[in-house]
Amino acid sequence: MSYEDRRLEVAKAAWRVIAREGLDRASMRAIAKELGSSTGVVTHYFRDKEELTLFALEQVFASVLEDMKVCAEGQEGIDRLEQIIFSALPLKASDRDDWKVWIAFLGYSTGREHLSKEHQKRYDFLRQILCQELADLQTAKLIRADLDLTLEANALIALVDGIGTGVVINPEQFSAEQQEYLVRRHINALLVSS
Amino acid sequence: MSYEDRRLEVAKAAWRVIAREGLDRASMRAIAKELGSSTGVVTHYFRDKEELTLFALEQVFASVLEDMKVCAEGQEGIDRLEQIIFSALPLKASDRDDWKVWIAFLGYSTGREHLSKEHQKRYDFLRQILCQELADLQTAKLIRADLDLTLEANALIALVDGIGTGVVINPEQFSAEQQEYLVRRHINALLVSS
DNA sequence: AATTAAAGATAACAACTGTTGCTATAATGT
DNA sequence: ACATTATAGCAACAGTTGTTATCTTTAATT
Repeated sequence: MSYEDRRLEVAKAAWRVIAREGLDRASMRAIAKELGSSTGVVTHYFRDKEELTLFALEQVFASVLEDMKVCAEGQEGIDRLEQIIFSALPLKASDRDDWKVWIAFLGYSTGREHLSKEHQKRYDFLRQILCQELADLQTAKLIRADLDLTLEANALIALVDGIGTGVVINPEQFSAEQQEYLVRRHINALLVSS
Repeated sequence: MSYEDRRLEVAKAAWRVIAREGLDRASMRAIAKELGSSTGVVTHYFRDKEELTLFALEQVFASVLEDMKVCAEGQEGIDRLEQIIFSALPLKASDRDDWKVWIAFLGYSTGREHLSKEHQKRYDFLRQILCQELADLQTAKLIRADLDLTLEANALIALVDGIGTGVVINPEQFSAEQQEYLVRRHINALLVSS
């Protein structure tokens, strides 16, 4: 097993502990125990705890982006936007752990300037993607021309975030069908009146 | 100063530390320092840290409910629902601290069963309020009769949560006008087609 | 004024934290 | 075969944590 693969295994162990017990309880020793090794392994692959946890978060983000890419491929028009949004939602039970980790870091950004900046960068990136998608739809005259695309991108992110937090708090709050219904209805309000 | 007032002062100090430095950095000593006293005062008014922090969170929730009550008074119809939702949004800069505290606790609910249950109870309460409001609007034939009110209440909560988290991450993401616009547009989709 | 209780301060406790340095072992290249 | 390096284990470190007990000070009540 390569260095990068082993590094990923350590990060996955950290991810599991964070998702199961919370970020504050994800100590080096707890992560090492989850990995089935000593803390020596953890410190060997990561300079310090921050590097490890941020890397674990980065994996979550990268995973979402990858899912978006796959879901968008081959799709066009409104369907494409829908699929992109769907890929970020906690439709399956297995998606909830990613959301737990994500929200755990959101809470930790308070009073931590660099972590807050990291979050802003990620949201900026998502906004950029959505703005591009919306611009394409606008060019194709599928959504209204008078829309503020930045605002609409932020609104879509907020919708996803709201559903995500809701599901983390109460997994049965939104079924997969309900999540998709709400997103479709939101997007429908952007369509050109025909 | 009465016992309860002093107790509230301790809780407010805790609230300030949590909003400024995050929940994990809100140690007993940090809270006592913020209060300008020793940790003896803190332990004198609260059995342990959990009782203190949960009380501080309860104050935030109670404050939101009070604001809702005030904003709803005298209002009727769609305006009333709008005002209720508006009162929970971070329209003013001062509202952001409440949201920081709220989100900090959301992150901490992972792996803590009792804290998770507390959150669920609060969201249940909010949903109940919104369901009642929606039911009244349905009776008045102002919103569509075929709506799933529980789903719509959850959707409104998700919308507010999404905007709240967005503002916590980036305060300039949504202006007050944009927040109100998004809520109005969301509610507009519920109206009876006239 | 004496007594009693509340309010607050201080220090010590054990548990836990991230980090670091020192080992030993396995793998790899020379 | 030897040396070098990566991998892993282990223990000790200094600091911080929540909690508790003990002490002093202040206030109130009799």
